[in-house]
Amino acid sequence: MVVAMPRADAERNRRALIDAARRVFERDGYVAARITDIAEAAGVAHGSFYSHFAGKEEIFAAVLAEVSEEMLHPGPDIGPAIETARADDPVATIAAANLAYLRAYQRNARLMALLEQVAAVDESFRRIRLQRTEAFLARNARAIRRLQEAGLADPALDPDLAALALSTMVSRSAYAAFALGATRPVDAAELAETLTQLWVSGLRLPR
Amino acid sequence: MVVAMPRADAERNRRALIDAARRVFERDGYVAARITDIAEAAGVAHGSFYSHFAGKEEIFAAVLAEVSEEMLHPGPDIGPAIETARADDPVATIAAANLAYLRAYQRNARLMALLEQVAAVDESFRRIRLQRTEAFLARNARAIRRLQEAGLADPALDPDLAALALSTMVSRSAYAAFALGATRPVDAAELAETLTQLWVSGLRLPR
Amino acid sequence: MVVAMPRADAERNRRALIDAARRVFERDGYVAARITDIAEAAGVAHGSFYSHFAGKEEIFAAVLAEVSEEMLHPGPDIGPAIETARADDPVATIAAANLAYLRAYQRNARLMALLEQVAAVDESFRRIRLQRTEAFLARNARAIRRLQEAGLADPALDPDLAALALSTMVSRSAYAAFALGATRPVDAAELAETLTQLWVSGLRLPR
Amino acid sequence: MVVAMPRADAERNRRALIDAARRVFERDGYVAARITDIAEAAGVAHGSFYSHFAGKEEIFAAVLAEVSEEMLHPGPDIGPAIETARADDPVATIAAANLAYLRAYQRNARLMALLEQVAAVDESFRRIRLQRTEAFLARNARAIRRLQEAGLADPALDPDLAALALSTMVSRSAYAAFALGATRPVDAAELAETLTQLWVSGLRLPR
DNA sequence: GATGAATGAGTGTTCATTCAT
DNA sequence: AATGAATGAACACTCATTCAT
Repeated sequence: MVVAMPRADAERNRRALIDAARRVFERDGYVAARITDIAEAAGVAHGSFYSHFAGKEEIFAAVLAEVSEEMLHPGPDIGPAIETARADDPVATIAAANLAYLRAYQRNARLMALLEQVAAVDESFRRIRLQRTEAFLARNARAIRRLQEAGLADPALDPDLAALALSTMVSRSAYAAFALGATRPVDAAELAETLTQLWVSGLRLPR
Repeated sequence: MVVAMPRADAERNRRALIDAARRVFERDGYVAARITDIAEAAGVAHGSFYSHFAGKEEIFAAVLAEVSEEMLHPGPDIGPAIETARADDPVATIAAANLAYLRAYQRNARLMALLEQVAAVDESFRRIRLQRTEAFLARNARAIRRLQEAGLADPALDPDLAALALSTMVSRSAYAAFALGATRPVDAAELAETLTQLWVSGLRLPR
Repeated sequence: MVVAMPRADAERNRRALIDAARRVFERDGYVAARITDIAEAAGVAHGSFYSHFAGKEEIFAAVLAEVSEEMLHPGPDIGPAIETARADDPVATIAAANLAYLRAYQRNARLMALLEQVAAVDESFRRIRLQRTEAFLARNARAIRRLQEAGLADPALDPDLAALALSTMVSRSAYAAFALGATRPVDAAELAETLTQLWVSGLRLPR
Repeated sequence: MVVAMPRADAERNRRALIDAARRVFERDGYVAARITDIAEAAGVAHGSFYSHFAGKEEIFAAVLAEVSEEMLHPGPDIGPAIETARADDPVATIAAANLAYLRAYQRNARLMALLEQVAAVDESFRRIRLQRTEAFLARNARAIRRLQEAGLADPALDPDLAALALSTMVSRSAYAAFALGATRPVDAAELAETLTQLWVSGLRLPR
């Protein structure tokens, strides 16, 4: 009755499930998404889901694994550029990082909203994300400290807290502007410009 | 077997349910909380819940209604003070607003995490919150515009976007510091100090 | 807080409940009707219902007790007239009984539909009704037997079965015509005329 | 603990549910029947019911779909025979139709009582049944009209109303005799004989 | 008797997960 | 591995009935 399917389709089904999961998660949210929906959206029998994933958390993890690293940052990454070549123009570095972050955020707005939801709801994902966040913030903090040591940034600032504040400022502004359905659409370039000014003035960098 | 309770105590049961709901919500999260648990925690029969509330959303709304106005702000409120008497010292105003906000946030950290979760999960609550946020941001934006007109704040900044960025910076930093279980505990006063510096430098206010 | 109510209102509330019950039963049907609805429709507290009736069956019985005897007949009653004076004109007797029955049925169509529903659903009411029906049919059967003995009705007919058949013919036609929402409205006089013809021809009465 | 059943047996379970549903409906009545009971009677897990049917109405419809067409008629069907070959002996046709109807009714008495109950309780089923009834009555009315045109039946009768009256007479007599628990058992052949006499005399057909 | 909140048993329905084929 | 029916735990919600005031 049912035609046997060659083993080669295993990988194909796995892919279909991951793709479907991302679509369903973004459409319905993590909480409301049902395994059933994902399997159906993937054109796969319900039971086949479990040949590939143990449950919702696991397929969500698989979706995440496909997402570009940048999307998991809790803000723009100024670390590498500050530490290397372009350290001579930190303002440009910050401006570039902010703009890149906002553009990527806007492109993946639904995904970013999804990440927020899962973090709000799922303890273990929240913990993992928190660790990533702290590692990332440490990097930005190091960059700020470097700027202070170079006499470029306000030495009165606590670099850890400043990194936290400025990074969350960018990511949360992006969330408000792009993931929530703000009343008035926000222009990414303009927002990036404002955020950069606030970084630069906030750190008291020379222009 | 729960002893029947006289009619006059209706209000008492309502109270008990609201209190229990807040406890259960904060403990288990909005999504995982079950009506059954709330009723049980309130020492009330399962079915009695429905004498008072139509469902989880409704009792959550009742919990919110008991929360101080400040807790629903998406950031510190610098509007009133700037517009009135203390306009002569905006820095002090901002510092006071930030510190007050952070302290209140810290006190209600579990609740604030809960609000995040519900906003992430419940469409209608998210919409309501968005409206409040926008109204609030408009106020802070007006305050910034006033400072610009008084020649005190950087005229190059877009007041709406700056208000968005600086407000979310504070609230999200508070979230990261107090609602998420950060690895190292953050001192509210120190964080307030840093945030205030960033506001002041960011707006280029004279010290 | 609540003003004590004089005892005289007991009877008033009882009345209000019975009236409300009939309305609610006719509107929602016996099965779907809820005690709550009846009490509310009567403008009486839910709990007060039980000061007067033990439950739905009992208030339904009270509604029935207010209904005219005729409404509980399973067909037109030709017994009395045949047995007495007008025996000289059985056709006129039958015609009158049929028309009276149909008119009453039409006037109380909703109630009659209700009785059908309760009989279909409630065992004990069905039993009671069955007893009434059999007693009634015995009367009509006696009338038919009398007509046979007087040489007026077809002696080949079994009077019991004929009484059953002709009585149910009338009541069920009335049900189909008035209680169900027939596509085309039926005129009571015309239907009565046809039914009478079928009685008369069926019994082979002389015209 | 019920042993899992292989997929190929889906149809078997569906069958088991339908059979069980008919038994439970006939035993408890439509209103009192619970999904749980049906599943249990079918030897199937509670939740499996919903793999096959959306609810009580749907499985009732499935039960109906298995019932012979004749059971859904609101009376004996004299249409086809009158219109064709045996038109030369309408009395025999009517006698045969009545007897067949009564015998079938007696055999399915519990089911017929069930149909009455559902019609009394469920609006949508009632509507469907009403349409069937009207179509059926139109057929019998046409047969009567044909007999009138052939000079065989009383031309004074309204064929539509006569069809209504005579059809409901038969079906309602069957209901009273077989579905209700009449005090004295009724013999189907005798009842059929009486009903046929009433049809024949009522229509004034020549014997 | 009236009130109306409290009670809690009862039941339908959903959905993640299992498993025979 | 794929299939998809079967399973059964989990929960929300309703409403008849009770009872302290």
